[in-house]
Amino acid sequence: MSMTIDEQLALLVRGTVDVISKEELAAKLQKSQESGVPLRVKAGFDPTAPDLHLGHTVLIQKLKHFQDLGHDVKFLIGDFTGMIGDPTGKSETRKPLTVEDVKRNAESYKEQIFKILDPDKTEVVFNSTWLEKLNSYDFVKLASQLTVARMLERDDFKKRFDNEQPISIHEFLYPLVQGYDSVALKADVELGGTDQLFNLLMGRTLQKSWGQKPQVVLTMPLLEGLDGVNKMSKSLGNYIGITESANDIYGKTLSVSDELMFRYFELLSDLAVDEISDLKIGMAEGRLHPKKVKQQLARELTARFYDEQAAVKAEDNFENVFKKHELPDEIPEYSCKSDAETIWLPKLLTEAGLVKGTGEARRMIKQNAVSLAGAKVNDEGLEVVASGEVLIKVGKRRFCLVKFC
RNA sequence: GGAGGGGUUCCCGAGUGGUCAAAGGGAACAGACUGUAAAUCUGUCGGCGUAGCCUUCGGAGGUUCAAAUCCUCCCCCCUCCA
Repeated sequence: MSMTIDEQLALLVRGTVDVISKEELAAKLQKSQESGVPLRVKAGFDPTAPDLHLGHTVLIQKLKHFQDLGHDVKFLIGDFTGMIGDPTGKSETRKPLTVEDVKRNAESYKEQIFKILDPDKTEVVFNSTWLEKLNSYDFVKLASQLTVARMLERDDFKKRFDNEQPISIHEFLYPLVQGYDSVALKADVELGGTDQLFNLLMGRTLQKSWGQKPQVVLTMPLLEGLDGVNKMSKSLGNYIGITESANDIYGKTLSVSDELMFRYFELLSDLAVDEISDLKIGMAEGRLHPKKVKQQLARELTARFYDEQAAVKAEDNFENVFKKHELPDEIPEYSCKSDAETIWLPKLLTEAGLVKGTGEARRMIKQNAVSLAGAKVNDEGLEVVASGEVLIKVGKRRFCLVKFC
């Protein structure tokens, strides 16, 4: 397939927030085409979280676009940078990862990203490879490239500084080191979330200091999490993981708010821009029911990581459980070994992992949230006969089939 | 190095000797209503077979019948000056 430079550019720029700069990108594409040397496209990832979620896929899809045009992806795992710690200020002390941890996480990354990326055009690299070789002199040299004032330009540093929150000196190293990664990789292009803009630009600054041509920087929007407020992240628990079950991907998508739904359409869907606005208009005019529209999104996303069939099945399951109040197609089981004839219900709920403790169990019962074999329970002192099996439901979505033995 | 401010339960934040498991808000969870949307209303929201007891207010000691609150030492954060 041969596309003109302009067509390539249009594909690559679609959905981005910042492109620094478009002219440079065009020039690099041109040069690559003429020389036949693919561009080196870098994106960095944290070594800790092997659970990729939809938020990550926004970026990974863009990497895919580059691959489709014949370029090489350097999938960088920040095993060294990860030890410096998260500079967002939210993080507490992070447990240092062992070499084995990093390896395991890297394997897990591969499994997941190759659902989207082409393994032949992807090189997984670790920044400890070159960063561990730097000595104290190198680090001082690195640090001398920037002033504190410039560091404080970074939004989250500035905010924390203004709010009297701590900033450790070592956090200043994070952008420097990330920028140095670009030097080491001789990156032509780097992708990141909008929150990474500062760090990405640092790459340009440092590359110039090292006599390289500065990389082109592309930022992708951050995807909001299920709460619609914070960015999607594993630690906030507001994410849809790409390895989650079809039922979960479907169900979680359907639980997002209407407003957020269109954000997801824009950032995640393959639909053309005008198709999306048609949906929006249809909904505003009352022709389309919001739930129907959301179902379409949920099916598309589910099918992306499974297939069409699985998506339809997930939809059926969802309707059964939440609309018709029937049982899900898969119910976790718990085998209860009991010598006694009966077992106190709150105890059982705790053992089966449905609640955190008997206190919560009693509360749930009081709040009318617990049912045994379809019948609501309102006696918190209830003793369950320990024989056969019984289906327990707590709240709307916690199910467990308890088998006594 | 000097001066001052601060560290409270998941988060923010009240609380300066007993009435404090600690106000209020947010988050979360449950119920009602729904489209497992939003909004709204109600309830719960440290642990415990619930009865009082246990563990919690940066850490360690101490004073007291009684400490988140008072004293001592220590740790950490912030601001200003040098």
